[in-house]
Amino acid sequence: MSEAPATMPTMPRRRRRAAGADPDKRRQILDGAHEIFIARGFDAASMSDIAAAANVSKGTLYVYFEDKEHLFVALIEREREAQKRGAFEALDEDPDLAHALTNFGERLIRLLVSEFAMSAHRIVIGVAERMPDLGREFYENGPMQGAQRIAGYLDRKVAAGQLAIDDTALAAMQFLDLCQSGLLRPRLFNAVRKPPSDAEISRVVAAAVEMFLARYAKRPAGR
Amino acid sequence: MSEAPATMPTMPRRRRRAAGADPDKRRQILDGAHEIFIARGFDAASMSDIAAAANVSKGTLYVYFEDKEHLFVALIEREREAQKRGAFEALDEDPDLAHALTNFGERLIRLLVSEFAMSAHRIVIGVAERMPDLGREFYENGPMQGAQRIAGYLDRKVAAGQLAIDDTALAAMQFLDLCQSGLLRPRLFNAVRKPPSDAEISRVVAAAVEMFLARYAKRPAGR
Amino acid sequence: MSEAPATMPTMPRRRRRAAGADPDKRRQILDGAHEIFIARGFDAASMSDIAAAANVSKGTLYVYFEDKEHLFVALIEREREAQKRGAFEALDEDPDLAHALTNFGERLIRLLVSEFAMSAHRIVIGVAERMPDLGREFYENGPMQGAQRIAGYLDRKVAAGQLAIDDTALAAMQFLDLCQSGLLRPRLFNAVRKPPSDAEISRVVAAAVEMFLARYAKRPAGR
Amino acid sequence: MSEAPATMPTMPRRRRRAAGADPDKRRQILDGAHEIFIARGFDAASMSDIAAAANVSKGTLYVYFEDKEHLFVALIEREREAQKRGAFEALDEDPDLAHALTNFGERLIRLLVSEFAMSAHRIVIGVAERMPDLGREFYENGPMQGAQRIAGYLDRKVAAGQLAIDDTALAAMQFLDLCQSGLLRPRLFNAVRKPPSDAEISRVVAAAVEMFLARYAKRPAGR
DNA sequence: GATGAATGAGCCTTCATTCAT
DNA sequence: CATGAATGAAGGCTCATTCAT
Repeated sequence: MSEAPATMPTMPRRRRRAAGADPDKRRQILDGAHEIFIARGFDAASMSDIAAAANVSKGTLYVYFEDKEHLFVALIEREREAQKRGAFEALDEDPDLAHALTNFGERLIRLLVSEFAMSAHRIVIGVAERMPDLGREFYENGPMQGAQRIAGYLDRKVAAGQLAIDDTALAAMQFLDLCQSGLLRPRLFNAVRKPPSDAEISRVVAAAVEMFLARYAKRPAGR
Repeated sequence: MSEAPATMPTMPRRRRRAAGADPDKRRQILDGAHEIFIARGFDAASMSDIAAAANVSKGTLYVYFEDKEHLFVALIEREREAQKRGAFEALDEDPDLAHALTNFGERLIRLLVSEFAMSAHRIVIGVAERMPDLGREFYENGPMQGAQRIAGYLDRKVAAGQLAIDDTALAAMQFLDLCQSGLLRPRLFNAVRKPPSDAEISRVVAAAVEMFLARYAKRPAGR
Repeated sequence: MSEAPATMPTMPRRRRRAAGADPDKRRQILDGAHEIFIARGFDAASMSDIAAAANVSKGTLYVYFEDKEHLFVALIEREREAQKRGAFEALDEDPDLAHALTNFGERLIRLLVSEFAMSAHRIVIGVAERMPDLGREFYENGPMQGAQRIAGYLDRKVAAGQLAIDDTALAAMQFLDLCQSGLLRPRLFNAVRKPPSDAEISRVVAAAVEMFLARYAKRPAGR
Repeated sequence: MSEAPATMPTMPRRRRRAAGADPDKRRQILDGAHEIFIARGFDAASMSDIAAAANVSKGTLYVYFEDKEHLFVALIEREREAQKRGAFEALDEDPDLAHALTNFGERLIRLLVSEFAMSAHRIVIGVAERMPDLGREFYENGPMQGAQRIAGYLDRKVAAGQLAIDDTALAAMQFLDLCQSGLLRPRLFNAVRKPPSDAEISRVVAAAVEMFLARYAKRPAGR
């Protein structure tokens, strides 16, 4: 609109805006893709279905995304970013170690077992054989990055003399795995209809923290 | 229409063999299906490929299995049974608790991270959305049953006074999750090219046993 | 049926016959392709149309031919072979040089200006930009080979002292071009509705022979 | 419909400009079309590519040209005119017949075998089945007109007593065909990578002139 | 029962054309 | 008039499934 000031010569600027750059429509398409991919998985989702769900013509899909795979990757990326924002915030605030770990663990697990996160996991894992790059990217920017963040936190606590851990990277992984013990896997296989209740999550995370501290908490010197 | 001609009784007296009941051919088909499904995943595997790999005509596939999905389910079932046989044997032999857990953990993880087991996991998880029954069946007869077996073992050790565990079901899950900490997930996402080495597995399982016992080993009374 | 004699062991021979090897059906498909390609050209011909014209399902097309291009090439090859058979037979029989050249020229041109040959030419030329291999193959096995054959004939006549030609390859080309002068090009551009009449062809070929001999006939010594 | 609103007379008094009448923009579009059509052929050229090559929006294309076909026809017409201007100029200047014919022949063939002329030929021939009008128009305004011009020249030479030709129309065609003997066809089928060298052209044209005169040159009376 | 040629629905993708801005 | 995002029909191709032999 106002991108063509009076002084602009006749030479047409090519593209006022990049093709397929309307962010609203892009979001609209991703929403439709979300709905269909989540409901059906990658292969069983058809571009026609997605176009219909997004209320967009099939052609428009290809204006915004190169092909089905790119659309799917874009969707995964959007959702991952959205999730990451919600997990690692108040990790260091709480001075009480047990409290901090519990808090963080509960938040993380609640995120992970959500209907959507589980679906995304399932799909990415399902296509990981054919699209190893997507799988790796997902792993590295998701679980691995999470573990690294916790490892950093543990490092600080070790330095502060609150924990005694040789291998904080391993310890971080252990903590994550303990927090989801018995919760994530049945969801991954779609063996339970609903996400675990907050109470269940609390119980498992509490047990995780207890075990974690039983192993790594610095015992008072004099014993 | 002509399924019961005059000369042929409803129940043939001497059925040469039930439809699709030649066990050798059935095995042959499953072998071909194994090869192709593992290499390509569920959707990308074509019935033609499977027929070729099994050295069988496409029509024969449909004599032995109702459709692609049933063939896949049958394959998963067969493979799961084969695997289960190899894992839970020497669980109780060893009188030394740490030794027994270590032994079992290492064996189990080696099984799970194998190229084949990972592929099977990926596929089942990938189709779990569309085929929830398969996912549940796989989970219940695989991981869940494994955990139950460990829980039973733990129960016996609790009864024997060697361990102090309230919730052995949870403890069993925790043990399993600790044993694979940092090993299984990257494989699941195909983020690492090769299975972990035996040394890596040993290290992680050792850490798992240590943490497990730090939490649940019965401390000498007077303490 | 009788291909499995009593002594044949259980090991199934893979494929009694190669896939897509029924020659009748192959011919049937090529006939349909002929009709559609000739009527519409390469790009405007759709595989659906061809399938319909051949009275075959779309899938069957792909059992017999790898893709649209291969189908087209196969068609061109079939037609070229059919044509070649009809052209170069009685080239050397006639002892009278002018008679032989006239005979051959008329036969060849009649073949070339036929509705079908023209269509094939147009299509191959039309796709030559994108499919240079096809164009080259067509040229080398068609016009070029024809010219070579004539060149060989001329060589023999030169050796026999009937003609005086330095460059028989060029002379052969000249003869061919003279024979079709004003006949082929308008057909190629579809600028005339119907093939030239036999009378027209005779007239042009006669003029071609006359000019050809005016240039290359050995004049009696003493002249 | 609303093409003549009340306030607007049928013939607008001061039409700013007729629809699609900016000759610069028209030229700009044709230049883009030239580039793309020549590089890809008619069907494989997309209107998007043309719009991009012309630095014009796709919509503008349709302001200046009714549809893809009309655009293509307009392009062909423009190019033909450009070419014609370069060929038939110095046909009558040279008093020496052989020299004049050679000169003209070489110029014409050099024009015809150029990369661009060949592409145009291929495309027009390729679509001639679907667009017979275009093919005819191209033929009549190109080769046919060229032949007519030569025929006129020959007529004059016959009148001048330099040549003895019954059918100058046929003779003109013969001359043209001889000039390109072995040069044009392989190019048309894209069977040779590059245009023939000037030396090759000279050789063929020289042979053409020689043969032409051997047939039609008036022999000195007394002979 | 075994075969594999045939089917045809359906998939992803392209592109000429339109139309709101 | 210019723009280019949007459309949707159509294209080439695949593959689970059927059925005559």
